Amino acid sequence: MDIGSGKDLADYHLHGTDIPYHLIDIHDAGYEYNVYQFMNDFIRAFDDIVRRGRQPILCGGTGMYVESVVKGYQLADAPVDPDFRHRMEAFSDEELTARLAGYIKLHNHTDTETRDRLLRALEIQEYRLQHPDAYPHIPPMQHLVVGVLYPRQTVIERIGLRLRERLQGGMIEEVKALLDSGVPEERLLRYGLEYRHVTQYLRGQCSYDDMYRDLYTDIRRFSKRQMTWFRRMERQGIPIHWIDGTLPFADKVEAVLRLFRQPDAERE
RNA sequence: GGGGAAGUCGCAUAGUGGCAAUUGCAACAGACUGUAAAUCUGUCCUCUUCGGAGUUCAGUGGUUCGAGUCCACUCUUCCCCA
Repeated sequence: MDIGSGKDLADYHLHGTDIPYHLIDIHDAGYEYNVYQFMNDFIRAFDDIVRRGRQPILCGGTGMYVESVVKGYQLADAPVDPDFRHRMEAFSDEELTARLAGYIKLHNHTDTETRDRLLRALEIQEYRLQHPDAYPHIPPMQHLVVGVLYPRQTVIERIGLRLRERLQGGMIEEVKALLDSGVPEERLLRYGLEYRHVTQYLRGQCSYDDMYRDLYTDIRRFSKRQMTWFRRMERQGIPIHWIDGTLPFADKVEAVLRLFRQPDAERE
């Protein structure tokens, strides 16, 4: 999953210097990952980097993955509990939803839409009750959150450019190879964006032009949702220092370094 | 040149006399601590003290208590025959 996931490995080699990176290629294609696992992987890498006296930089990822670290989500290491699931079989979705509502405030439908998700959400809550101390150790850290901001129109143009590059760069072939190697179709469909749309195209469910148009639209909407998330982070008290993306590369680097050198109090 | 069909809020679509006007997409705003590259919600002619108010359905005129809907002409687009 090199192209569709945007590994951008070439970016880790700059002016003759290799920039070390972590958490790329840590699982096989098709593996089902989640925020809890990410936090653990992040903490391991963070501790390792800090122990060696270096500066960790968390780059990219969705708003929620960044936030999980910055806010220090308290996620319990709740294992799948076959016994519990067996006992829950007797209850209807409505009863289970009511039960879940007794534990947490139901935010939207994502926890209650499918029985699988409902059971998992309950499983986690039951586990928390029994193991109130089962949270991962989150190391103390200070963070400086920096975002690169482009005008909306520029973002849209860049998305189109990147999409065309990926398609010409072998993305169709990449998805085909994944399917051929046995990664389940449902898995790819659930990854969303590139993997979802290209899989649908390869399965003959839409024309190439339809695939391109719908994928382009979905990426635009995704980028919009990311901005919604970042605005929410700021509203919740996490300042994001926005850098003008249209500046020359060196100026952007300088802007970040300037922020980094400033004491917290002097930053806006 | 002759015949036929059609022009509705960004695009596409409903609507045959009581409508600010259907639905989808896009757009915009928002929710979201365990699949999140996912999932879901709201707004979407203008103004609003959220009670309403004012302008709309290519254009002009007409019929009618009332017109997106009927009539006439004009403009534009598409199809068929030459």
